Amino acid sequence: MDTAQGIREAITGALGQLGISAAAETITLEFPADMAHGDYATNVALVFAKQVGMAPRDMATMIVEKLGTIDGVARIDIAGPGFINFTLSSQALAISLNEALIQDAWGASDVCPDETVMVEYTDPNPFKAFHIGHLMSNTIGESIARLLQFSGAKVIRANYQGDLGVHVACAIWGIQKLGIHPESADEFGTAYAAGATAYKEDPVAKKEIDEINTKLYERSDPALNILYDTGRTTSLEAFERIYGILGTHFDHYFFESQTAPIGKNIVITHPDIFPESEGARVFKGEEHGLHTRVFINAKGIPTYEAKELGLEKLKKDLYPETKLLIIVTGNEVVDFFRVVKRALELTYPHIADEMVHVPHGMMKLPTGKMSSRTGDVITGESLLRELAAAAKVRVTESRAGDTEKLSQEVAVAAIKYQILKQDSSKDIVFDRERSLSLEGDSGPYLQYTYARTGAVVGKAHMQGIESRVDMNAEPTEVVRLIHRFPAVVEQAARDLKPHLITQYLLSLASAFNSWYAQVQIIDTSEHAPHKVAVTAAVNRTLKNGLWILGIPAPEKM
RNA sequence: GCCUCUGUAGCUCAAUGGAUAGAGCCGCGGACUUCUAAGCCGUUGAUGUAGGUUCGAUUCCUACCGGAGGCACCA
Repeated sequence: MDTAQGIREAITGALGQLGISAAAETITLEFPADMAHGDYATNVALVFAKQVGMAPRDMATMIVEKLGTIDGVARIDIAGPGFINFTLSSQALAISLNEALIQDAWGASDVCPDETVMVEYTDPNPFKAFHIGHLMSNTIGESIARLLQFSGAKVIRANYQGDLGVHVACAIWGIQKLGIHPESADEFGTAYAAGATAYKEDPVAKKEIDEINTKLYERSDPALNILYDTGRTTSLEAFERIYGILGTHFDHYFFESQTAPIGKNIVITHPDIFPESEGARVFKGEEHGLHTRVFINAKGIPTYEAKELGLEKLKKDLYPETKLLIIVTGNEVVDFFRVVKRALELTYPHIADEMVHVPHGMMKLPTGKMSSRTGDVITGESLLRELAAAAKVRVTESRAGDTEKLSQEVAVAAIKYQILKQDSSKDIVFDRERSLSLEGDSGPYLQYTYARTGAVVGKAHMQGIESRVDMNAEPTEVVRLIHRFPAVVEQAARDLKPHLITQYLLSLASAFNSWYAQVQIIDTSEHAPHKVAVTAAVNRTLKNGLWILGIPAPEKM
């Protein structure tokens, strides 16, 4: 039934006849970048030629002779140094096309059927700015969550927020000194920057901030508690507004105030693993090829390290059914996670086994790295606002009903696409001008194509032309690309790489737009129903693909 | 100093060890009395340097040069 599987098995058989044993799974079958090379290509002849002592092309010829006919394959060619290229039959491609037409969940894979996975991402800190770095974590994390969900997993979305620690004390100190109202989250960033600078440069301020920190841990100062509680709520509400715009909602919120005592307890109850050193409790990473880190400082306060241990323990206590605990964060913290994971392996190995850290690159400004300590940040809200304003200029001229809503959807698409178009492990140089661009290789381009396909299909149906796949129609590039979608989704889910989806959608949209410019879809010919079917299949594929990326798909633009 | 990541076109990014290294932006040129012009077509232009492994290297290894991040009481 599955053509790719059929090809694999046929190749295994052919190799067997030549005295070479290879499992079907180990045979690589890839989509050639150039469609002139067919729908699938394999390099088995190149790989095994040496083993048999033959020239690769001769080897390929022999394999092809043994292959015989394969269900769904119209043509087999040998090309280049010895590639074997498979061109699918019109019928095989039409079957995919039809699936795209009738299946709501077209493209869904079963990489992780019914498994429960927790994805932790975004992780902003109350009392600090929600900046474009958090936007990046949120965008990548949400997309990974959806990728797994679309692959059959039950996903628990988690957000871990640092509501306790020196950074909070810095912000509180700043709020007090600057006389900021705890009800206005807008100024928390400024307060934090002031506090953080003072903490570093002014010994008196440092002492005051450390005292605030201790009091907050102990909750021993009622006036401070009120300020803290109000500010915390204000901060969290501000975050929630952004999540609403971004289309994320979390199933569980973890806080450092919860994980601190748990983590501290883990450290204290394992004195052999976390020995005392210079008044602090540390983990000697050198013994494991890593570096030493402090888990409880000399004042008895658990650090981020201990809290992280507590967090993972808490996750597993609350959700024992998980198979995977994915954590999406910036890559500045990779070494930290290596140490913590090792420490967890020694204390709770079954939890450590599930822990997967997915680091992503940093969002940098053309001027360099952002720093919330100096206040040199672009906040998520201001960026979204600017983008929406830029989008609105276009939107008002268009057919959209709710221009406010559409402007925002276009803004979200623009920023998310910029983040998801590249391998997430790399840094992104954030260019304001570029992200404001709504053309070309961009989120709005995909949205526009989606809206366009919807409009054409709608118009066709209105004129009484139904979508109907013609099994014998000559396959176009668009149809060949549609066939690839499920495999692309599967690959992206396995590798946790959303950008594979982005790249694919761009090529699909581009192929469609190109086709659209050449062909009249709605006409009076007998081919019209098939062309409408192709358009509808593109529509469905873009819809599902955009959903995975967490990019809204407006019906009209 | 040690560790990790990274270097592809003027810019921002692609390319499970494979075929002629792909897009978009910018620039220049073009088509259209047509279903959404946020669109389409054409065009210039690139693998940091030096070795090695391989039938084949942007990809793997070594060295060097450049960039980013991390390395004890921050997160």
